[in-house]
Amino acid sequence: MSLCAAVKKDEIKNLETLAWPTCFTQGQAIYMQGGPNRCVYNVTAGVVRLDSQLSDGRRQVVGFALPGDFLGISMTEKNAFSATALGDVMVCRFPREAFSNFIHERPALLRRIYEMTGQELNLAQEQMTVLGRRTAEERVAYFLVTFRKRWEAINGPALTLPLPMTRQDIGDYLGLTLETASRQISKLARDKIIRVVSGGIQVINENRLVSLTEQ
Amino acid sequence: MSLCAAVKKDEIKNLETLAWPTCFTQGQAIYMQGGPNRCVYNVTAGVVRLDSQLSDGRRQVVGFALPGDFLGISMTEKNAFSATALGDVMVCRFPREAFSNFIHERPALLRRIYEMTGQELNLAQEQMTVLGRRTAEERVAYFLVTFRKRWEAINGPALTLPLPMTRQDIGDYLGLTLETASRQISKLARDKIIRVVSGGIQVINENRLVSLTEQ
DNA sequence: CGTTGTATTGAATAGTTTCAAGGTGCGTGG
DNA sequence: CCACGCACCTTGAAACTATTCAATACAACG
Repeated sequence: MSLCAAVKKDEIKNLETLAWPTCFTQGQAIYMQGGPNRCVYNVTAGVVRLDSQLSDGRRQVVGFALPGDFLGISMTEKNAFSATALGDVMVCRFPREAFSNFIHERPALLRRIYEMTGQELNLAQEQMTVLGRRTAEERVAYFLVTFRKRWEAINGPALTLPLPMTRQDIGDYLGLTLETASRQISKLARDKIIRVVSGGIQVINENRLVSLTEQ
Repeated sequence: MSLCAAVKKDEIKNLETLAWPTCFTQGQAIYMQGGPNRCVYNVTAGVVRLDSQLSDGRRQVVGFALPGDFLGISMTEKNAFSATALGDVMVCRFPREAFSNFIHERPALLRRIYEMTGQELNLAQEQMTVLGRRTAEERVAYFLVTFRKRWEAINGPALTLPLPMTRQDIGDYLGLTLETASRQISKLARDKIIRVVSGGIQVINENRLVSLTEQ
């Protein structure tokens, strides 16, 4: 999406000749932590979980990628994280070398991707504040607000916000146990701020939800 | 440092004509969160604290910059964080526009900075794992090991590792209170893994310290 | 030599985790 | 079509870790 805005129309064709559209289903690994970092991916449909595993089994979910997001643009030898499809996912896959050469011949495009990386860095640092300094309730509210915002930027406003990730995934994203994540979601529902529905939630009182993230 | 390796020698002069060397002393703000993002800085001496403030007074220290590190390279309108000198600090200050134009005329340099941003992103995501999934003791050990490694990469091996930041800063970096940070440092000293000295620490048993960060 | 900012330590408290049990939804195979 | 298994979710009670509140110690500095 936003990437293509930086590419001249006649260059889009060239970029597309580099791409291999690929599909994944629920739970399939797009790439693995520690594996060789050979490709760059652009998500075109579905939700992708990014996580890193500690040796003793503890896990940190680093983020959830939505359509338009790039995976694996950092130029490291090995993947720092695993990327896993949550439900059906489509990606465009670019061989790293070809992608790298392509963007480095096009300063405007490189600049655009550079800026996107900077934004991702800002997001990561915001996430630090969430993990380091917020209560369980604030973390869950923050997750729902930011995921919903991103979701609606892509799919438009909707009554129900789908949550294709498990409570375990949400907990591992927010630095909480799955039980604590579940309890806080239940609490938001008990307080009539959200409604829990199958496979997602509905936001009943947006103002109160947002206010929990801002205090 | 690492930046200059990417610049041809005759171009270094040009880059230097853009730079304003500037000094700061203990506690001075290099730039403020929310202020206009007008300059890029390269630290040449001292330690800089990067932090973001929540409206209710809670604070997250996002990192500590050492000589060679860049500040403010992400291309946002406003600063996401404040940068504060911990002791005497020297920086090279580049007007954003001039710096931006300069690097975008030099693909090799842009690529280098792009890669540095990618590394910073990886660091930020490692930090998430620390904040989300590690105990107080592991966090403090992690901080001491990584800060020491960076310090010694610049200054060479040394008996005493200076810690120019306060316990409050360390706590706010690790998502702990200053008391918990202090207690864990005391515990490491009691266990004869480190020694606490004025303005810093000495590592007595490096293996045990590192093993606390890896489990 | 008192003042100020920083650090250490103790005791009580609060919030999250752990452990455990039970519930729900869904796909599969009898 | 229903029963079963499986994965996920919810909820409760006990345990634990880090926080809060408070007192004291220490170091730097005018």
